[in-house]
Amino acid sequence: MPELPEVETIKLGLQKKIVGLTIKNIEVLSPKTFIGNAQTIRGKKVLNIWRKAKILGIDLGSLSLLIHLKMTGQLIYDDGKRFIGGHPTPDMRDEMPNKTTRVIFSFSDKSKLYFNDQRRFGWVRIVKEVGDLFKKLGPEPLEKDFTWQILKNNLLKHKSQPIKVALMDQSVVSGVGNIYANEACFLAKLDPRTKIKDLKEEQFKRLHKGIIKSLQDGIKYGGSSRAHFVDSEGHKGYFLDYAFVYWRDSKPCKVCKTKIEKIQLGGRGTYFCPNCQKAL
DNA sequence: CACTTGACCTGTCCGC
DNA sequence: TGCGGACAGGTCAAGT
Repeated sequence: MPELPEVETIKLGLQKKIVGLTIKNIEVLSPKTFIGNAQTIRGKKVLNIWRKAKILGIDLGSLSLLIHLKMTGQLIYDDGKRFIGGHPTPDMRDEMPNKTTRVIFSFSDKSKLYFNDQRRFGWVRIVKEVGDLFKKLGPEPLEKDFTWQILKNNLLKHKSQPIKVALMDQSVVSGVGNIYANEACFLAKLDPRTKIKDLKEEQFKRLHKGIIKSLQDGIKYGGSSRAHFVDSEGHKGYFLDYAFVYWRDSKPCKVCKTKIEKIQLGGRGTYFCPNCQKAL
């Protein structure tokens, strides 16, 4: 799933729900999903939830839990209180656990956090130090020290790559995946196939703005749900209603009505408006 | 070196 | 209805 806005959405949800709770039990239903000895976090208290790139971190003091949702991961929290004072509202949590549930965290107040992952690409791991995994990650695009010059410098390490492929490289900028790379190219009015070496200063600036805007909108609308993504309450995000190009193959461009085209770039579906997004 | 393809998994959708 | 292939929010490793 999950690119930066989706992981951020989950982070914001979990911050309100599980910070301060104590982990009482961990059930690992899919051994390859969990790296480390799950029982070592029993009794630990959740101090904070954070995000770096597409990785979610749960601060347990002496240890941290890192979670990557890859393509189909979900983190759904069930406070177990829906039956108090009336009828439960139907929602995704009613079906927890389901056949994609890989890890279940139980807290001392009886609430539970479910890690679901249809394709099992995602992982949960316990680490003492957070460092190593992050060494190759580029800057956080929503931090204010992410300038267009930094973006330009990082992109220029991939001179002969198409813009869209370079944007998805996590060492260039953290957290941009297929959806938001497509959207950023649209907002920058650049053909996604354009090679980095052909970009001029003005275009690096537009790309910089496009990345930030698309990610901010992604967060604003609660993320993108094509098939799998849901937030920590099991609700879908609706950014795709506002997306200009992603998953809009052969639909009219929202700006000029030209048909959106779909091609393959770097092995991934790539969507663009051939009229709004000009090659140089 | 840079770039592409395959692998990791499971599910769905589409054409024959 | 069944079967095969393509494809899906990501990231590595291996191959060319």
